[in-house]
Amino acid sequence: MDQEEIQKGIQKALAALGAPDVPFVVDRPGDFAHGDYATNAALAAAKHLGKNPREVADALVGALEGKIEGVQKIEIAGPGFINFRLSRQAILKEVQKAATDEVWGQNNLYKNKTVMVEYTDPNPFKEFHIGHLMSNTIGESIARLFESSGAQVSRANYQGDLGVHVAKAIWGKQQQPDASWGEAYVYGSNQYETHKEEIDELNKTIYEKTDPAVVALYESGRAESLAHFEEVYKILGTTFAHYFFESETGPKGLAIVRAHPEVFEESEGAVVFKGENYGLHTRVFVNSKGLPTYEAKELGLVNAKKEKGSFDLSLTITANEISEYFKVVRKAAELIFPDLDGKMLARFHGFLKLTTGKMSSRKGNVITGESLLMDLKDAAKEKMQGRDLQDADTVAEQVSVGAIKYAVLKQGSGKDIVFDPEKSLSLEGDSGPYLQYAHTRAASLIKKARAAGVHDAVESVQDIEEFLKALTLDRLLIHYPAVAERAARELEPHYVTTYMTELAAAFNSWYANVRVIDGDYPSYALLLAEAVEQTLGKGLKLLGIPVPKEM
RNA sequence: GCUCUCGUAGUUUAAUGGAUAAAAUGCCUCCCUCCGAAGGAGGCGCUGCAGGUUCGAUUCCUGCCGGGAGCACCA
Repeated sequence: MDQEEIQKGIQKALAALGAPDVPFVVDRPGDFAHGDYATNAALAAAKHLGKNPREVADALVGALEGKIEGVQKIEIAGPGFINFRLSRQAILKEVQKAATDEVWGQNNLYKNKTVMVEYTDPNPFKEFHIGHLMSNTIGESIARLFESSGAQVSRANYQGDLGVHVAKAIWGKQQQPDASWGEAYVYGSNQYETHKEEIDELNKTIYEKTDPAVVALYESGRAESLAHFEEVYKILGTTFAHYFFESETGPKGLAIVRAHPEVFEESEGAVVFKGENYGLHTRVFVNSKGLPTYEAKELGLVNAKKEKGSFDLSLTITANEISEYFKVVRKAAELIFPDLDGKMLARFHGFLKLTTGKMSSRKGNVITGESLLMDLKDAAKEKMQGRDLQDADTVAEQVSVGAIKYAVLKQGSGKDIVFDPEKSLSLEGDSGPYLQYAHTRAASLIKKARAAGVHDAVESVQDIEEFLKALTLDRLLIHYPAVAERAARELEPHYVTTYMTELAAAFNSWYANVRVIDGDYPSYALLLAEAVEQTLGKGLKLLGIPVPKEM
């Protein structure tokens, strides 16, 4: 790859100048008018060398001129940026890779690493809510980024199948046998204040399994709930390898806490971890009733994960509000399992807020993840009226999933998201469907071009230069692998989203300006269309956004 | 009160300490005898405030102002 060549070349040249360890970057300039790659190396090294940046830049250019394959021109600009322009042949080579190479965009960042990614984490007996949708979207994309970077990934889902919420749902079901589990939970939850003792008692009964009727209700509700989640995962495109449950992690966590008195201490009848010793807060791991809290259960979870096989990295995708607790749990876990030191990572996401009240759920006023998806799907169908599609239902579903995933993945993680369902379905500009549309369009174009007899032999390089005078689609295209690698390194899918939107826009613009089938350079145009189709397709997969065959 | 986090066009979001702060949406103009108009072309409009570090700050540091989350037996 040209970028690596440039990187290495600069490294060598800097070392020769006496600044071997200065950090610098090679990336694409804001404007392709400057070139295909740019570096701040001269600026970064200037101070260290006690020279002015232009001098250093001159020296670097002198050392690099003509030495890097594929680089046609090197220029100094502004305060001391060095811009590299690739030759037309070099770009053509990359575009051909984009069009045909199976591993285009993949890298070896996590080669031979084993990674477990835990995400989604809904609770049986409760609704699959919007937070779960966010966790799933981010987690799935990160899992795919890892895979695309050579890691062995196992997807894990941790679900709370015990606790007061379960008692609320079962109590609700007892009162209203005809209600769905989601409704039963809402009912029980609303009545909790007035029937607290009753429901707490039921909770104990559930734990101790003393009442066969309750056990039967519990088992059927749990199974129904989990089966239902599977349908949602299928729509979202996730397949989990491991399912963990609080019913297992609770007892295990309790045992772990009991077995490590050197880590924990008694306080006010509870067992706590004094986080202050590590700049953190004190957290309760076992409450005064002797029951494990979230924190102890997490220890049980860590242990359960270890039992599935060793890993180099364990990543948890969860909400912002958990972040402080997670730090405490991680510290405690590292004290108990020294081999885990540095291997536990977390990514936190914010809330998803809806801008409009119009998308109210069909049941009550709770907007669940599912109802949001269903409403989006209906809206997508509405938009597709009058189209002649083979499988409109599937397409509507793919579009709805694309719309919501895009909204989650278009920004850096950790921030709250304001989601406007109507805008996301307007299918204009910045949206999942915009990417899907561009991909579908490229695929359609390729099919028609091939049917019309456009062949693969690319026209001469000089002709292409003329043809492309003002178009930069190919220059943008070749940066995809670098974008995917950065996203994987930082575990930030939004770099891919941003790039994809840019690429789709560049393609649409190109498409409006150029004739492929009966144009002057049909073969190169076809190659470009194929490269775009491949790249958009691979990028959508990285994001976990479905790729419709038609729309 | 303490800790964490975030303040960028009217709105939703980008921008590894770098070049003229970038898109989308919105509003105003245009473009289908033409491979998909869910599209394209053009115009209008932005870094909360005050200092500091730096050749250079949306980015790093300090203070202030303003959102959000958390701060012992829920998860």
